[in-house]
Amino acid sequence: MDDTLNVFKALSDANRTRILCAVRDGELCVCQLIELLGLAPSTVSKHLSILRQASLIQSRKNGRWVYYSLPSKRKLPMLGRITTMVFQTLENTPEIKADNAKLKKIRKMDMEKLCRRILER
Amino acid sequence: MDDTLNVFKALSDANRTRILCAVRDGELCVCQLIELLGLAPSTVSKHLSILRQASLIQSRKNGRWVYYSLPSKRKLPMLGRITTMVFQTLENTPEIKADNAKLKKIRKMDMEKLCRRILER
DNA sequence: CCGATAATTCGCCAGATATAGAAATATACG
DNA sequence: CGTATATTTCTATATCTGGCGAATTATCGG
Repeated sequence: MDDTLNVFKALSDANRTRILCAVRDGELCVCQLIELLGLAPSTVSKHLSILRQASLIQSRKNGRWVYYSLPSKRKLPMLGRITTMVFQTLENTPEIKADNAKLKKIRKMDMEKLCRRILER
Repeated sequence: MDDTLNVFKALSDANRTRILCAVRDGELCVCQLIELLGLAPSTVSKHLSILRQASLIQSRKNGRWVYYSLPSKRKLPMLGRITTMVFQTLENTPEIKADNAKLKKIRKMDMEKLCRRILER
């Protein structure tokens, strides 16, 4: 029961559902998500950890960067179904549409420059 | 987006998911839910209001009693699907199984006596 | 109309949570 | 090896939430 509640808790924050929707079209590194959300690195990291603990996302480390994406395989079938439902329900909201537009730009940016820009603040 | 988040918020509390599962097999009045959860009337009432605002349950007033049940018709298709998912995921957990056993007894009890018992505390 | 009672709303408190900044960790690159 | 840097962990703080009891509302039965 706790596992299930943790999934709903993870999904009951706007920034976390935004992260989930953001990685729908492919993995993103933390600095890209920081840029998208406009939050402090530590805050974004915390949200990612909550989503990962709920098994809603997975992480992959490559050098200094950590990439987050949807899990390749899920233990609980409920997780895939609920993720699909979140996508279907939110994909037409103004918030997620705006995020998707911003993400197109972010994905085109040079990651080195992106990270430096964030640190300068 | 806020509507969706409110659904997940409503579902991210154990007592509220217990209420949702409890009314699966038919409507229940507030005093029956108070007896099931063992919480103060005001607390249960608050939980019910949160679930109702998320459109996860509906209420029907009959005299002094208010009965809560699953909505007969839903605007958002997501709500029916997520409710089904909650039932499927939780029906075999020890918490919900224990609740179902207790509910069998509660449904057999005389409501007048049940309400009086609660007030005496 | 009036006392009893089912339910809700209000006011308060303890514990949880989102956030930022500082410190720590890990890794790349010179 | 040592500096730079991407991310996480730790600490502090402000806000939110779940809980109860008291007050309020609505309805029944006399």
